[in-house]
Amino acid sequence: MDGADDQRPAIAGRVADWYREDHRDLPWRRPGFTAWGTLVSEFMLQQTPVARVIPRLEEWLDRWPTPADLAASPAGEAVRAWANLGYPRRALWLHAAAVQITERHGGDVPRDVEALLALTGIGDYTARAVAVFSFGDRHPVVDTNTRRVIARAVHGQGQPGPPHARRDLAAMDALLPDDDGDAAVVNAAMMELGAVVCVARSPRCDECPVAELCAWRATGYPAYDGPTKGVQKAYEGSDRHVRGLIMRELRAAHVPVTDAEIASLWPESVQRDRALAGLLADGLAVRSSRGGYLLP
DNA sequence: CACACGTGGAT
DNA sequence: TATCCAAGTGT
Repeated sequence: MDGADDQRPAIAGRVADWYREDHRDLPWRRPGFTAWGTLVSEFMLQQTPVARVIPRLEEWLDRWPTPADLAASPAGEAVRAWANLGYPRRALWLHAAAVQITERHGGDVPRDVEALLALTGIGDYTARAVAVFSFGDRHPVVDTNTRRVIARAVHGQGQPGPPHARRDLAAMDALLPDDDGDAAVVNAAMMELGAVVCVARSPRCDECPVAELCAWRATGYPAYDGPTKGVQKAYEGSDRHVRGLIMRELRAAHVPVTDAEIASLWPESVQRDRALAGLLADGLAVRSSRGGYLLP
């Protein structure tokens, strides 16, 4: 992967050309979409598919068009509006970030990666996604899509290994052209390629703009032999499941949910109590002064 | 660093 | 039906 046979510039160039030719028309790619809109969309897109995010995003931005608008609402309203996007703590984090933006940055989403990283719920991916896609600065943006495309096209492996921030950022950075705008396109294009062509299950290599440059394809699609991801635990009957049932009840309620109502949601008291205690500890639920439980 | 954290669609 | 997967982050 060094010297004259480095295919990375060619890969980046072709993926960028492919993206410029055509790509999905997504709300956050509209001209004039605000930095706040980008930030909200990135929070929602953390582990939730694009198709489920779009309607919620529109509602959210209609209701809270600026960070200050969200900061002025109770955190529980953010959790309620989050609806069934999943991982409701993200709604809490987004609300906290809105408060921090209002307090620290005069209500304007910061441009610096360091300042973005200091906000609750923003990590390596989201900080750089905002800096690049909203502000146009040059940073590597690494998500599950780019990790997979790099693993295949550059490293010849069917799947990316376990995430390693330092290494992953460097690998993406090595694909970026010098120009800020061109680099932003490569970031977006690598994500798009991973999302619609170089997908996890059945990659559509016949439609891939870098098929002839792909190291994985060139070596006959060798089976992945690296470290495997841990086995995903069953959702049915898990603590997550019980937490989800309780949160659904809290979102629907506009008066305190009683212990009896909570008890009706899950038969095993030990697990039920553990789930509720976890939600209280996470700040997703609070005890009402009248008894019962409410969103914060 | 491995794990916990929701939810629903696809295979 | 069971499993995989989805624009990750915090601990």
